[in-house]
Amino acid sequence: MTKTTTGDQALIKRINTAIVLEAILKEQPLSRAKISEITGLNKATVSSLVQDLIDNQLVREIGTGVSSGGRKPVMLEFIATAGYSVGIDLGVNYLRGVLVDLRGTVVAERTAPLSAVDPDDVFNVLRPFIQSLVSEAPPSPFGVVGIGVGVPGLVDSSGSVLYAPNLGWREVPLKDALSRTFGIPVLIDNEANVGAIGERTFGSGRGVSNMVYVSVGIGIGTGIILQRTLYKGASGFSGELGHLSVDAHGKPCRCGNRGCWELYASEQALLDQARSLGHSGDLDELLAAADAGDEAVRGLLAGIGEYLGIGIANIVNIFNPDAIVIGNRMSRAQPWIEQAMRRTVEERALNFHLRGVQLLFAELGGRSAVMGAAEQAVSAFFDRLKAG
Amino acid sequence: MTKTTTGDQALIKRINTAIVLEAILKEQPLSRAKISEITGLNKATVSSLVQDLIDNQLVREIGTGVSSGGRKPVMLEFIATAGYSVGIDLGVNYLRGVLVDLRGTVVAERTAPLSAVDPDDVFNVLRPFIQSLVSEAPPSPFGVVGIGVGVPGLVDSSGSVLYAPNLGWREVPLKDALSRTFGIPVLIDNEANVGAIGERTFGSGRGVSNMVYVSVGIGIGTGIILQRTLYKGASGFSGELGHLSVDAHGKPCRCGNRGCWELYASEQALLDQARSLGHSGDLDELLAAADAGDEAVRGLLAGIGEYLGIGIANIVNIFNPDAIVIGNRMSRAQPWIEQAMRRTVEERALNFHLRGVQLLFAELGGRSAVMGAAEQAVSAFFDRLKAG
DNA sequence: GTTTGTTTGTCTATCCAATAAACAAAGTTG
DNA sequence: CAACTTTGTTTATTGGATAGACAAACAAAC
Repeated sequence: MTKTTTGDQALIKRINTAIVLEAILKEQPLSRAKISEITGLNKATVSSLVQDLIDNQLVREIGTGVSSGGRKPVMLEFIATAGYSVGIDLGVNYLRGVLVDLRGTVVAERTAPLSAVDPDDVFNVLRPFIQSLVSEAPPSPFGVVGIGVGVPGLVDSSGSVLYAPNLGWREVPLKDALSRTFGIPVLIDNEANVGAIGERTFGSGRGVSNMVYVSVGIGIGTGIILQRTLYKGASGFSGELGHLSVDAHGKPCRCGNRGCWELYASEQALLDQARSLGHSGDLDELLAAADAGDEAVRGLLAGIGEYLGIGIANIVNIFNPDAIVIGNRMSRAQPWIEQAMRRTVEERALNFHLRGVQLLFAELGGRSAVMGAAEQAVSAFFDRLKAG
Repeated sequence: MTKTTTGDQALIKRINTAIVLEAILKEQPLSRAKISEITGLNKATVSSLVQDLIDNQLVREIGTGVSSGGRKPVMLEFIATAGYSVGIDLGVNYLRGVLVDLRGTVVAERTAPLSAVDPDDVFNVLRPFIQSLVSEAPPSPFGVVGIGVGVPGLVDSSGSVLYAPNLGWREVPLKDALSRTFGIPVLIDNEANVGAIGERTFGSGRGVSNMVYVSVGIGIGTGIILQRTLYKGASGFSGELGHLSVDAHGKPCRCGNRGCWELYASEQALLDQARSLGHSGDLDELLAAADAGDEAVRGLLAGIGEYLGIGIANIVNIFNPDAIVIGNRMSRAQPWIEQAMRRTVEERALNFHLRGVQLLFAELGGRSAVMGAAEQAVSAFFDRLKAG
């Protein structure tokens, strides 16, 4: 049951402080007078709230701006380096991590191979990996405000990895383990969910309200952002669109269903088809072959594009989103899959919905997830500020 | 661009008034002291807000309650008859209308056949139909506060019917026409959307947060309620799950796609299959035949149930909802389709998602849409109260 | 009947955030 | 320099929530 927040003056102040801070984040550098103008808040109110933000080391004055016929304005900016956040992408065979400031500027970045899969072994690699990023954070008022982690599996609301087939994990209390070690807030979420956040905040989905991020790797995962918020279903895990059936009588899937989308449009599907053609290489080798003019491989990739389009047409009809972003490894095949994909979506999706939707590829490349994970930790920090 | 609402004391009062009113609606009859206790608001605050509600004729005192060892409480109740609302279900060949009070109690109800399909002809039937319901409203402080209409087609945010294939309508400004005539707020929405609202407010989905209402009639429409709110996509129309493809290489659909769910699981699908078996009757006749022991018809119905299950399994995987409610005409076939439907969903949906979901049939029968339409008008009235 | 303690709902004084208006400071323009 | 603009602070006021005091009304125990 959600506790109903009653209204009092503290609530007002939190609301208005958030409005002021958001204005500074979005339009900086800007003056108090300008904030008053764009937010509709009284000048005196803005002055008072800005003073609080300055006292809290979140905002600073950076000198005067140019006059427009009167007294020069005192320009304000958000102190992005007031705190830092760590983002981790825990892959099946790699680790990727970033240290970012509160605006998402990357301060440090690391990658490492990951051969272990046993949870304890992974912890023993992960802990020093995170520690090294934390120790790179410059001195700052708030320090490292949180750690966000994206994992390839189902995560419950307590931050436990319920099920991660490609790691062989079940019920691994990752959040507990990390927050005990580091003593700062830890946020765990599915790789596709944090990827969606990453692309929406820093990548091709910037500013969009309703977006579906399709993470095409070995399988297909999806992160669904509705009304600017990550959608999670009743039990806290949604977005299993990889197991949307696109062929009711198709191949059986290990999930129990038949004809799941990811059986036809994932990297695994591509590799399986390639193997039956005699290619035994990985995705990179296939892309190289396509670049070199191998028509058979190009045909396979176009086929993947078509099946991606089939599922995406369904997503368009279901959610009528502003944008769909294709990410993860398969986005590297963009030149070979995009045309078939677009054509298929245009053929199959409803016209009314098609009109408003953008079909995009991830801008952040392999960094969608890691940036989104870091952003999750930052936004949890801001939420704490507002609540406290 | 959404205008950011800044916080001031009027906002506090609106928030708290809404909290108090909601407490009364949910727990009535109850005393001021009890309201203070369950909302966390100060007794004095509650007294003041209740007085405003009494002055506004929304709440009244109904005498004293039983003492629990001290002064007897003065019990309060919501004045459900402070206003009324009209709900209309505009079907392909029928009109159904209700007049309800602010709590949704039906005061008057009408149905009428509808042979016309030309918009102007429909208006000429619809206007006196609504007028007769409006004139049944008893005298009340607020009178008839609004008219809600559900239509079998796509509706845009301005209340125009963009496209209603079974009526042959395109770009019909229904809301404009009705609000000009009656001079009160009119809300138009898709039949499945208002049906979803109806079942969530008064029917089998009462109190649920995430629910998908599947309206199975000639076609399949869906109303998606997420976080207690009707989800509309970027362009304002979502929920076209009838055109979710469940067979990528299946029958071509008039929407341009292939293998759309409604080609296999709708009333139309059933009738088509029945015709190829030599049955020429409508749904009622088929149900009668099934009741009478016709094994062939029972087999057809079970087949529809299975295909419903295939689509519902997809919906479960997509949204991970608390409940799925099957409504509209086909819900009458519940005895013949339910078993196959449940079995298919259990076979195909992901276990993690299956655990929390309820599979339900509409409680309101043919009144889901009309009650939801009326409720939309009521809740718009409450929104106006809060805003003003 | 009397006493005691409880419950209800109002009243009063106080607090606090936002606001309008006045104002001082710092600028531009002619 | 005079007149006007713009910025940002100060001051007095408004309005809603709150704690605590309070009176009225009541049950239960004696």
